[in-house]
Amino acid sequence: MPELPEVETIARFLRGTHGLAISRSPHPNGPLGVLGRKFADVQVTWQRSIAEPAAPAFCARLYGQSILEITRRGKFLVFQLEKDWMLIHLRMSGDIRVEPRDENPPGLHDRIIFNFADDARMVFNDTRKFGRAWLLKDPQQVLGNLGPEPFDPELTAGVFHRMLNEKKRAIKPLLMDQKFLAGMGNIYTDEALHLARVHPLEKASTLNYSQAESLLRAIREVLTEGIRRNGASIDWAYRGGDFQNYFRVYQRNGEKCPLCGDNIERIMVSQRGTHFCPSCQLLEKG
DNA sequence: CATCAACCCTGAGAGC
DNA sequence: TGCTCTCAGGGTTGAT
Repeated sequence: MPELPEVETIARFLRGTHGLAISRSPHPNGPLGVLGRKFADVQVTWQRSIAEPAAPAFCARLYGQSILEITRRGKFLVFQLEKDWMLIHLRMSGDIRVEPRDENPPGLHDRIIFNFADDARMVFNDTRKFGRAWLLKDPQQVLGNLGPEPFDPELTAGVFHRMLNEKKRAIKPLLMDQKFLAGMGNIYTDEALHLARVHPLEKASTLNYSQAESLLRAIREVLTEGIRRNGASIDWAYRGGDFQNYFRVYQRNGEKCPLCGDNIERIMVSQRGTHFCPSCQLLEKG
C-alpha cells in the first residue's frame, strides 16, 4: 500500500535521483528518470483510472508536453508539465515502472501506458483499479484539501498540539485523515503510535504538549525510516523496498512487542485493522 | 463536527 | 482438485 515513503521513493525514482535500478533503464548511458521526456501517444486500458478529464481528452492534452518537474504532495505524485499538471494517486495497489517501449500488448493490470517521444515509456500498473490520474490546469483543485506535510518545518510541536486540541476524534483515524495531515496510511500510523506509546483510540484533544511532541517526532521517525528503506513491499503492491522487515507492530499480532515483550493485539478502528501493544499503549483518557 | 456504512476492485485464503 | 465465500484496504460519498 503506497503511503508517503513509498510515493516519495517512486518520485525519486522517476526523477532519476533514486540510485536504485527498480526497472531497466531505457538509456543505459543516459538519465535514469523521466524528467524532460515528452509524452507521445498514451494508451488507457481502464477508463476509470482517469479521474479528469475524460480519457480521450486526457490523452490528447498530454500529447507533446514535456515533464518539467516531479514532486510529491501527501500520497500524490505531482508532474509539472508545460501546460498542465498531472497528478497520480496510487491508492492500494498502484505502481509505476519505466522501461523501453515495445509493441507487445499491455501486461496484466497495466492501466495507463505513457509512451514518450523517445524509446521509453512509463506504465501505471494497478491491480485493484483504485488508483487515479488527473490532468489539471490548477493542481490545487485536488491538492488544496490536503493537510500539512509531516516534514513541513512550520509544523512545530506547538502547532501540532493545537491541531490535536481542536479535535475530539480518536487519534488513529485523525492521523489517517488526509485533510488533517497528508501522507499517513494504515501502516505508518500504527508504527508511529506504537513508537510514541499512544493508544490508537485515545481522543486527540486529550494529548498534552509532551505527548504531541513525541507523536510528531515518532511520525517523522517512521516516515524517515520508511524512506531510507525505499518503502515497504506488501503483497502485490510496490516492490521496491524492504521496510516491511522492520515493522514494530503492523501485521505482527500475536508476536512480541519489541519494547516490552507483551503480545501485540489487533483490533478494528474505523474499519481498519489496527495493531498495537496493550502494555505500552495504554488508553489513558479514552 | 463526528461516526458509520457502502462503494470501488482483486486475489488470497478459508471452507467445503 | 476446484469451486464458492469472505475479506482487506485508501479515499470518497451520503446518511445519521
